[in-house]
Amino acid sequence: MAVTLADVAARAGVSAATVSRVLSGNYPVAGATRSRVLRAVEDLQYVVNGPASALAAATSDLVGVLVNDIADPFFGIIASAVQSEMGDGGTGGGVGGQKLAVVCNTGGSPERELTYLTLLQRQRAAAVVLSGGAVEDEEHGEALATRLRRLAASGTRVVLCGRPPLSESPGAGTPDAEADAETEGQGEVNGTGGTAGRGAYEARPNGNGAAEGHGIVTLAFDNRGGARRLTEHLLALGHRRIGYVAGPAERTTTRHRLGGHRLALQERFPELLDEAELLTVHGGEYNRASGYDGALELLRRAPGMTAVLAANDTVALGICAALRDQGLRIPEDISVAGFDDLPFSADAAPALTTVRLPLHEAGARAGRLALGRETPPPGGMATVRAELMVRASTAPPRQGAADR
Amino acid sequence: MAVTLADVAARAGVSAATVSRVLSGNYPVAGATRSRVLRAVEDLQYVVNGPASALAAATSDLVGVLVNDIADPFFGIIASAVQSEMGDGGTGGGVGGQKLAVVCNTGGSPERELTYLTLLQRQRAAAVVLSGGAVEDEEHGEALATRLRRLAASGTRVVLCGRPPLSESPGAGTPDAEADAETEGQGEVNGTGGTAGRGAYEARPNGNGAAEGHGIVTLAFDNRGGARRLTEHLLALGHRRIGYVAGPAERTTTRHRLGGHRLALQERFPELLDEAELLTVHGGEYNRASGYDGALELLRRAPGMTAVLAANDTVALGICAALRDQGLRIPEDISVAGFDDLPFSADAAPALTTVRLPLHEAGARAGRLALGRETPPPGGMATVRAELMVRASTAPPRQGAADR
DNA sequence: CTGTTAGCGCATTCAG
DNA sequence: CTGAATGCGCTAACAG
Repeated sequence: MAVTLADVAARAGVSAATVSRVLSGNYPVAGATRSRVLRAVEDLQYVVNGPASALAAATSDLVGVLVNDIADPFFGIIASAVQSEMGDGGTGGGVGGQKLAVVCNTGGSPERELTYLTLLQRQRAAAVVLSGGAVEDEEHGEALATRLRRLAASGTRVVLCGRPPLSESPGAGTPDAEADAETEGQGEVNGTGGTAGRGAYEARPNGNGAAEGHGIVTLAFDNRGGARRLTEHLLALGHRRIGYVAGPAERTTTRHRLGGHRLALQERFPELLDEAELLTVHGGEYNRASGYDGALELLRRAPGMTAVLAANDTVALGICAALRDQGLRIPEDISVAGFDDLPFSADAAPALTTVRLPLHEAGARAGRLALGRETPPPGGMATVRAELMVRASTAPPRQGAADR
Repeated sequence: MAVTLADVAARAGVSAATVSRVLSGNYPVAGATRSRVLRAVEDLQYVVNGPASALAAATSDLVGVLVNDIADPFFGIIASAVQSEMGDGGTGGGVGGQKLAVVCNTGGSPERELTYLTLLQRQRAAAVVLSGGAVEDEEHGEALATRLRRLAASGTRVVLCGRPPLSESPGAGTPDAEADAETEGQGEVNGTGGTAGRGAYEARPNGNGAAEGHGIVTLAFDNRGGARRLTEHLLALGHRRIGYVAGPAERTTTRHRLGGHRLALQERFPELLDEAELLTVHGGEYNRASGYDGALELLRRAPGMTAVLAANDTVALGICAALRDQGLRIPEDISVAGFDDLPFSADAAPALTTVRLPLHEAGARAGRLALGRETPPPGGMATVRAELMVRASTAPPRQGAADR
């Protein structure tokens, strides 16, 4: 049906091999021949057969990007950044060397995550980027780690972007012990997306050097540190009863952010820790509804609360809506803060205090790492810094409010 | 290197053909043999070689989804919906029949759009979904139409979601003439995402029946109608000087929305049309910055303006920010309205009046159409209805404000 | 129900 | 520099 290499060869009066060489470009071909072939290609509207090419060459130009929710700007930005690194950089007309970034929406489901990895392995993908927090299920963690290692072993580059290294999940020891270890993370990445090798990395001893040695690279987000700084900011303003609408349970991101919050409390006002449990609700998703419902629940539980932290900015917006509906003013009556610094946060009314994660930069770096265009950080892992963004949604509590 | 079908066959003591049959499942195989093969597959951790399979079967399980900006929730929601239709529906463990939806970010660039189509054609994609407004460039329109028709002719299903049918661009006649023709669109889709065949479609004579006959299906959004109703709402409130921050120039979406706005003016208050030009600024992108800058520019041009319409909700947020920064209250001093009804719009402060596009439903339908799981609407095209959502950001103008 | 036989379209040896 | 030959791993007829 479709036109093949042989057709082009016939029309150009050369052999199929020559056409192949002209098209791949990595082999000397006489100028005259080349242009004759090119014309034939043009005339026949020939398009390479990807599968055949991949089969013969045993390589593919697919790069898979797994995201938990493609409708969430958090992932959209990362995916977009990864993809922006795939092109051959120029307007060079040609499609050569072009990788095809394919983004796969797992919906946060472990099964779909595995399914997509299988699909990508089937396609012999050149690389796979897993983005966003991982599900903390012992069994799934094991299965995932196994599959990723197998992928890596078979030559597919694997990059973890915005999730902790593989070694954290299946390892022995209590989760909290591991968590504490990560707290120290001072590793930092400058967000400039500069050339390979630039930027200040801080290597950290990798929990499972052997495993990561397969070439699995991790770009972790400093969720814990960011959350800690955010809570410190609230404490410094004078808040003592701080509500927390957490993200989905059993997710590394949720645990780390909540952990950072608790850590700040513990360090500054250990006596607040007891009440922290009461002041924490677990929203189901990273959406406005869980923020809205969570805020209402918190209001019921602790009317004296003077500030609310959200799992992320989207949740924070839901919280704001609920508080407003209850007749509370932000930040006069109650402070609210988010996480991630998604684009809309700066424009919210009031502008949202939050923690900025350099999503684009991280995604771009993940893309370069996936293509092998940047040397991996020492130890195969770097932590991306989270920056506190103080805006208008947080202020000192009203006089006496903290005393109920 | 990797384990192949033959390896599995050897281990199971059967022929390669049998293994293939077991794996594809669409052929009778004895129960005992089947389980023996399955065990061998398990033991060897065999994963089908996608390219080889695609080559031999001359089909692929890739479905391409082209979006203008993956970081924009508008496209994220559509892509997510398309992808949600790809699975085999169940937790059936298997990966059989699973299609891989790959979303490709064109960034709104015609060249990248073409490049991705080539890449997808290379991969012999099973289907391609193009989402969002098209660039209105004669030459590109031609090239795009040609390539899409070729794709369709070669068996790849092509679905246009949220953009007008191919026939509109390359056709003869003035753009305005075509535009007017579309104004009448009463075609409507109920947004329930129901079973194939359900829902109320209204066929419209297709401008280019022959071309679309290749099987290119179009799901157009009623941008014009939505914009018209929105402007009518503002006029009914008493607004007469209505600013408009339009989207990127040379895009069908921009033209249609602006067209609907003008149409409403023309029908109700033709005398306002003269000033409309002055009250329109063209933002560069669908982002907060163009809204912010656009609003400032409008304020300079027409201080007496009592309402501002935005290219979409994101732009509207930028507009709100600018107006607030200028000390204007919304909606007391000035009304603002968006378009699309993205998730954050209902939670904005004040809640945004906008036009709701059933993005998820449309995307899901596009996905079903792409898989051939739903019969195309008559004429190969349906128009998705846009619904006016009146919320808190619009109100009657202040007394005397309209008189400058 | 199962094995055998041919290619699918291309990239790569290996000779010229 | 170019052509001929081989096989990538799998599916699809065909026979048994």
